[in-house]
Amino acid sequence: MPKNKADLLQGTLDMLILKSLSLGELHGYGIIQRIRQLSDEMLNVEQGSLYPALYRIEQKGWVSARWDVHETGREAKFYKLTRAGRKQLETQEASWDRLCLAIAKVRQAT
Amino acid sequence: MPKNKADLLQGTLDMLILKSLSLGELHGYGIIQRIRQLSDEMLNVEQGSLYPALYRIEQKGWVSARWDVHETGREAKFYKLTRAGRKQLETQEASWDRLCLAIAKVRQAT
DNA sequence: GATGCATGCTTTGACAATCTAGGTATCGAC
DNA sequence: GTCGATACCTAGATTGTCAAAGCATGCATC
Repeated sequence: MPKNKADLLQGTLDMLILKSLSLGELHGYGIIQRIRQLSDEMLNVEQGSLYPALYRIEQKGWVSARWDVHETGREAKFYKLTRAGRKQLETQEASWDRLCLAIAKVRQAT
Repeated sequence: MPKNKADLLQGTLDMLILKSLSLGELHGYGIIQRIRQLSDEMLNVEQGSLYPALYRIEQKGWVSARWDVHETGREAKFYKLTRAGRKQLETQEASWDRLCLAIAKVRQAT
């Protein structure tokens, strides 16, 4: 069974979570779906990766969480980007760009 | 002291090493310098990261090593890309491209 | 009303890669 | 003879991710 879904690189998950929350409040399970959908099924975040990451991110104050009931009548924990989280997203995007650039430079060497 | 040198993402180091060896045989210390130089000082590989990585890569048969003396009269261990290593480099570059693409897709969402 | 599936959250343990920090040794310059 | 650059190696800690469980709910289907 060929796996074509790429494993995440360490450090990219936070950015992806923050980014998907920047589009609006969302609960954990929804974050996974949103990332999968936005990436055209290329990125698949495991639950066992997501929830610890969310906890970590919440501790750092980048997101705030609250329990709520959504339209389907089910309870879920909704996460929302904080001001600090938005700033952090920018930082992480910038350093991702820097890394991509640096790697591109190495790769283009002949 | 602000650090502007990015930490590597896990999984990228192998590619960088293989790439720098694809330009010609080189010893460990030289690999670090070559990566730093090619990336315009943006990437700084620690020795404590490089040597274990080289060992790992050699075990996998992607590089071959031999001790030799270079022009300065000093001994060093020279690494050379094998055929399998060249193939592996292609694979890793392809999956890096895929990841970049996937992340770009997520990021461009509004 | 039982069964199964998608949804939803959590925890555990293993694993892999990197970093920090230390060590050894040689060489040339001062 | 001391110092910095070169050159290699290792140990330990940390970190992030994953695989694999478990638990619960709602809904459809039989």
